[in-house]
Order: sequence, then structure tokens, then C-alpha cells
Amino acid sequence: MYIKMATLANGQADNASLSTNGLGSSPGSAGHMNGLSHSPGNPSTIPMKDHDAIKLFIGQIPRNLDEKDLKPLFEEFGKIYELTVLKDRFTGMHKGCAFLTYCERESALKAQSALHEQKTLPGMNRPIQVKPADSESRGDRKLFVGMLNKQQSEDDVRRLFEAFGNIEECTILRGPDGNSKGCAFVKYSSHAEAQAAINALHGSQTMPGASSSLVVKFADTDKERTMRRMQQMAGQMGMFNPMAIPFGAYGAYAQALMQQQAALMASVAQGGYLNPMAAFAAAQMQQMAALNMNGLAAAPMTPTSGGSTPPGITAPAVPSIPSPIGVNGFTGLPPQANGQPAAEAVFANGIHPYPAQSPTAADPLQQAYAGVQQYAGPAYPAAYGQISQAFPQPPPMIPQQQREGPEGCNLFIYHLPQEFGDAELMQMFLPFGNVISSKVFVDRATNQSKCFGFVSFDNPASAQTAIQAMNGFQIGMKRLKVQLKRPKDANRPY
DNA sequence: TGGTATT
Repeated sequence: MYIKMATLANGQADNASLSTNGLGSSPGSAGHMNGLSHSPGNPSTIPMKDHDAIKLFIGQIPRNLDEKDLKPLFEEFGKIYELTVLKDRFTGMHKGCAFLTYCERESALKAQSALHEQKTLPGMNRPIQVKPADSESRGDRKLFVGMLNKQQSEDDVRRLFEAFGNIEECTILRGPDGNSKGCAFVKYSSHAEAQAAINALHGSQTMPGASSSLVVKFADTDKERTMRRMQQMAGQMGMFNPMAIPFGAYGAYAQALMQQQAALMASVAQGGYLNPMAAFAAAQMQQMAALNMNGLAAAPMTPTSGGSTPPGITAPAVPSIPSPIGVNGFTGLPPQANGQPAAEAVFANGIHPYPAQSPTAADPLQQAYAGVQQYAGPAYPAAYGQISQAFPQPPPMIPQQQREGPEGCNLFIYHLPQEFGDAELMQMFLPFGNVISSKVFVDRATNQSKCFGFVSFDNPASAQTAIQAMNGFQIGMKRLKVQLKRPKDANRPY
């Protein structure tokens, strides 16, 4: 927080960042400006600067020179709009550098080519620096444009954006096949132009075939891009968001999984494989595991009041499960689900699907089904109030990336209960293997489930097991339809 | 019968 003290001759806001470390070699990276400003002219002769004027950083200035001393040196290249020596915020000490804006862009270019590194001012041991300030070249003039029609070309986009300024770059993002991803980058010469385009175009229209209105925003910064990459990586590593399965038997199960993964990754990292991604991923998982530990145990154990079964859904009777015992393999179940500790963990939330029986039979199938039936209880709206109290400040969500699995690993599920979301869908299929994604389709207008969705496993055996177990599974009046998803190109009979 | 995508 600092107060800009420079006088602005024409009252126009100066949106440039006013910071510098005071060293010519690296302008604008640290420190703050609190200097006096020399602005030419007076109220009767307000200087105007070009729309495309460039703010220059001047470095390697002797500390005994102030604005009035510097002015003559620079005036020979053109009319000065603003010249500001940078001073320390607290001490007022001259920092040895300045910002200079000419009224005309051309003057700045001339000054730069004539002076930059061309002469050394008295008392300095490095040549003067004259170059566009960092604030002039920040990445904040590049726009991300989304919700384009996939048919639109670079030229189409240019035509849409050219009214708002000079477009230096325009790129449609394309997949490996050359098909548009429906989004683009547009780079203007200045921040102001980019902002004008946002103001005018964001949400202004809906392209034919696009699912919502045009998106126009500043492109991700490097930091944001890094975060995005990391999140994608987290998704690929199977670190589904634990908040997506916030309650029910498999929370504990998932937690056990994550703890194991986290431990594994941490040991890998210690073994010399440390890279930022791995470190990030390991940290994420440890955090997730910890959060799960705190939240999960509490939530389902304190039912609000009254009925525990939500309206419209009846926990399926055991006989309605299509022959659960006898499906061979269950290779999809991770190893730790086969041992005793896992069996305990699965029911660690205190809700036991078979109160009269012990899960210590350790039949993985039985455990799986126990979980499937059990989830129908707590994973319903009544429980949501609970969970929100359990997480007064919900941790940041990591959106799950939608990924199709390999051929034979993707299931299409129909006749889902209306209330089911991605999380419930995933929870229902977790017992059969590693679910790499789950998606319930939602009507965009009403936000209502269309009662169908997709689940992807990382191997075909899990998918087959899930089909065997869940196809025909009765929920309320409906029976699930669970089959392999149709391949993309197989939807035409001929 | 996989949707909002970040060089």
C-alpha cells in the first residue's frame, strides 16, 4: 500500500506499476516510489500524450541529479509529458533512477536508441539505461478468449477484436489434430486496449454452437499457468478431490489410499527425485489426507434428526443386487482393501451396513457392496448441512479433470437418481477400482441432473466388474443401466 | 453416450 505522490498534469490515472529496485539492470522489480514528480506545463497548457506513448525507465542516474537537472538531457528528443525521479518511500532518498514519459511515442524510441547504454553520467560506472519500463511490457495486454465457435479462424477473431486496438498477436488454440479448441489468445499493444476489448466483448454475444457467451479476460499469468498445470497433474495422478466424496464409508478408504500415495511420493522425493511437481503433489495429498481425517469421521455420525433415508431413495435390498458374491477377480480393488486394517477403515465412520454381521469376513466383494448400499444413507441433502458445519471454511477445491479412460474402461450409466452428482457417482463406483473420472450430465438451463453420466476406470477389468455388479442395481423405483460407453465414432449405424 | 478450453 503506498500513495502515489506524483502529480499528474492532466488528472489521468496512471495505471503503471510504480516500483523499482533502483538498479538500471532490473527496473521495476522491488521497492516503491515515493518521489516528487516533475510534470511539465500548468493548468492552462496541459500536455497531452499519445495513446501509445511509452513509459521509459531511466537507470544509472547520479543521485545528485533531480528532475530539473535531467530534463534538459531528455528534452532534446521530444516534449516531456512526465519525469519522475524515484525516491525511497520512507527516507526520500534518491534511488538513482527515474520514469520518463514523452508526449509522443516516437520521442521515447529516439531517446532510447540515442541514450541507452550510450553514455555514462558523471560519477557512475555503468552507462545510462533508457528502456521501456517493466510496466509497459507486463503480460497484461494479452487476452484469453473463450467460447468461440470452433469454426472461427484467426481472421475471424481479429475482425472481432480489431476495433479496440492494435492486435500484435492472435492465435487460435488447437489440438494436435489442428481442430480449434474454441479459444484463443489476442495480444494488444497496450493494457488499455486489452481492457477496452474486455469491457466491450466479454459476455456480449454467444457464438453459434457455443454453450455460453463469449469469454474475454486477461490470459493466465505465469503463476496461474503453473498452478493450472499442477492441478492437471494432480488429476492425472489419481488424486481425486477428497471433498468430492465427503462422507460415507469410502471416505476412510480414500483417505487410506491417499495417505499411502502421499507417503510413497514423499519417499520418492527424498530419494533424489525431487521436482516441483512431485513436491507439490505430495504436499497436496498429505493435506488432503489430513483434511479427510478431520472432516470425515465427524460428519456422518451425527444425523440431524428423524429419517436417515432421503425421500425417493430406498436403500436397495440385498436381493436386488445382481449376484454380488461370485463375481470373480475384483482386481480393481486396491491391495489395502483386502487386508484387515482396510476393512476396519472402511467402516470407521461408525455406520455399519450390516449391523448383525461383521465385516471382518474380509470378503472384498462384500465390503464393496456394503459400501455401495451404505452410501445411499449419508450422501444426501440432509447431510450437507452437517458437512458444511464440519468445514466452516471449506478448503480450496481442486476441480476434477474430466478424463476418458482407455477403450473398455469407460462406463455409461443411466437411470441415476435425480439427486446424484459427480461425487455420488464416483462413490458408487469406487469399490470396483480406480475411478479416474465421474461425470453426471446436468441441464445447463435448470442445473438438474439428466440422470445419466460417465465413470472411467483405469483398467477394463474394473469396468467389467462394475458392470457385472451394478447393471440392474435397484435404487428406489429405478434400476441402473450400466454399460460400456459407446465409442465416439460408433454412433452411426452406417 | 464426455460440456468451460490457457500457446
